[in-house]
Amino acid sequence: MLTNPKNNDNHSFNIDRFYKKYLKGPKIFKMREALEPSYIPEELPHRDNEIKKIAGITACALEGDVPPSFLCYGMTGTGKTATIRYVSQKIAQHCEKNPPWWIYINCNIVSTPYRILAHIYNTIEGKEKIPPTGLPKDIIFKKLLGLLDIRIKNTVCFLVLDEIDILIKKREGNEILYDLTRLNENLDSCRACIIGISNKLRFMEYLDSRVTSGLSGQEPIVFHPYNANELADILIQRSRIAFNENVLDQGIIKLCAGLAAKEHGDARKALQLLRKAGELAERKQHKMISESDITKAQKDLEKDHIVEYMLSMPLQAQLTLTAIHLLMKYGKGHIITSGDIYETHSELAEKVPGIKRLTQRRISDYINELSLAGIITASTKSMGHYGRTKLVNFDIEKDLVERALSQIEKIRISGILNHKPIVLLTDKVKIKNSVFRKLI
DNA sequence: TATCCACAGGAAATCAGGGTGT
DNA sequence: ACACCCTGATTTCCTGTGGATA
Repeated sequence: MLTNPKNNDNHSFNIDRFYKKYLKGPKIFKMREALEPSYIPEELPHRDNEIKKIAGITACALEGDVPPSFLCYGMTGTGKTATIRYVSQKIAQHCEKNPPWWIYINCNIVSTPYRILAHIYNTIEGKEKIPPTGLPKDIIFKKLLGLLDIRIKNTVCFLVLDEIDILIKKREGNEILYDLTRLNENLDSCRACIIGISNKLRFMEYLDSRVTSGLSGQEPIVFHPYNANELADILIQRSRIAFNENVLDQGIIKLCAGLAAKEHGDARKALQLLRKAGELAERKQHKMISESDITKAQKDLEKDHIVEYMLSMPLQAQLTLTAIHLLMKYGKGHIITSGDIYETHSELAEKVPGIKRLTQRRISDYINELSLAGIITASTKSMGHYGRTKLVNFDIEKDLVERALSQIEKIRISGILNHKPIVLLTDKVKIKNSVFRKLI
């Protein structure tokens, strides 16, 4: 973009002065990282029971014996991953020779059997020896067995599968878990222990019986949500590390903890809230975090999260969302069905270069995804003789959707944000709508 | 009470785009 | 150059379904 020389006059934003002022201004943070989810503190408050259980199961690794595989359940932000990492640090401290290996796999990111095997291999090897695609799976399995036998002698290799439920949902998920549970049978000296972490309590139902026997010999460890008092303790502990003295009082911590407790006791959210509030205060050059910073932070976080999600969706999903948005914008009081969304998406696809029309089946999946993300609500309803369909509505502010969509270059440039869906003009839809309104 | 609409949603196949070793 | 592999997105094919209506 070209800069206008006139902008360099005295009225423009002076970045040098801003930075100087910023450096001189009050400092809120001492160590921002302490509020990050990846930070593992010296002590984990209110997780003694879980630590005790995991320590009990894994203790034999200190002597080189292989602990049984086990599972950890709990909602997001209940400290599952943090507890595992905490225990792993402690084991390492108490193991003088041959400390166990810990390999963390987030099944949300490393989501295919091939990539899981490749990830384990590359982590142990310390470099990208296995390419991201191309080789047959069984070759990698054999390579991995060889590597485990050579590199990890007489010790234990912990494979921590975070968000394991995502893996199970896929058809090949059970297969790779079965392969992993059988690693030991094929290994001469190294032994692997699988730790599955899940926030879906019912995912065991989808497990193959061959896998269940290998994974659930141990009682699963259940992480209960934190209550407001427990969250407050966590926040006090972290804020002592993260913030300078006298930047926040007890009331702020209580407010933060209370807000997060409402969200099923999510500690991650509570910490995020505190961090965001700190950033807002620092930006305003305030000496302390105020209540209004917390409320603003909460609103911002929700919006940030949703907008970020919308911007990161594949273009076809964004187009599906645009279709819903336009139906809402131009069809005042119109009842939106999956059929309308499909029609409108097809109209839009014609207008955006490089975009193909999709089938109803695919659009139906996108609607489900948007609903799962909390952007829309979609409820299946039977209209009797008028068939069965999904009724769709927005779950978030409409302005937010328009703002996010207008940030997407392809959508903005093609000008579809002002396109009036043709489907709204058809008689069929008008009749359908009047009938539907009576039925609802 | 059988029919029939307009889809829902599972399973498998296909396709394009990336890669491999020989 | 070739056969072969993996992945993610999508299509194809399919069976299922709630309830107003004829």
